[in-house]
Amino acid sequence: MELESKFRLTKEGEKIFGNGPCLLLETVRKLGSLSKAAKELNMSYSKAWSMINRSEKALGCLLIDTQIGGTGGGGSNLTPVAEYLIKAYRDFYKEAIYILDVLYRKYFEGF
Amino acid sequence: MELESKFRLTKEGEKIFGNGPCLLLETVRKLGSLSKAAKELNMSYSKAWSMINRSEKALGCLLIDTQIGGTGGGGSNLTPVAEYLIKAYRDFYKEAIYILDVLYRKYFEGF
DNA sequence: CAACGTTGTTTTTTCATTAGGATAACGCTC
DNA sequence: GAGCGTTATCCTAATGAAAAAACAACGTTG
Repeated sequence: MELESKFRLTKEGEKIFGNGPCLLLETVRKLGSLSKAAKELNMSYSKAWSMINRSEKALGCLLIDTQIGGTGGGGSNLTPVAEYLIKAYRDFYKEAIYILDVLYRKYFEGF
Repeated sequence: MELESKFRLTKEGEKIFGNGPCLLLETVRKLGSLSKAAKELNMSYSKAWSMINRSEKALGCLLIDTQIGGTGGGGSNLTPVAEYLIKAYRDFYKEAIYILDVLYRKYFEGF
């Protein structure tokens, strides 16, 4: 038996940030492009775009800095806010997973 | 900004137990009937039944002890396994929520 | 100035999960 | 044996998410 845990930051019920957007942003940082990141993660561009867009709307500030046209057609890079959020979420996540595993063993060891 | 957390016990990907089944079982214990519990929670009987059934299948043992027919048409009562699971889950949940709130403030206080 | 690959956006279609409705079986009570 | 309320089960409908398609706008490159 295993424990599955999910976390999500919200603002008045609106989704702001979670595992999906975090992974997507990290891939954007690696590839410098939202469309390439979507391909890498096997999701449609429109889904990737709407994930970022929704987070930005709920958050009230930009997560990616985009360029349309130009060399290579354009691209996307992370804003400082996005970098901050990713780091905070990853640190939080790592610690949370560790503690929850301890709790899980404490309460469900026998099962 | 708030943190939303969800937990679920699984076995090889199959859902075993979580917030929904736990609340449903607690309501069954209170009312002595699965159909009454479903009404109290505003869900259809078939949904309530399938929730329990799926958990039992994944778990490999019974969670409710049912009687069909007889006085009042029958009814359902919790098995010792169900009682054990409910208590373990509630204790786990309470402690997990507390710790996660501490972590949340630690990492996202500024936001 | 044409080509290219990207972003931005809308619309349509597909798909999976969930919710609900209908019905049979059951056993006690009257 | 009829009536009742429950459990058990199946089948259909509704909801919502995901995917896909389509197209305009953009700016550098050659």
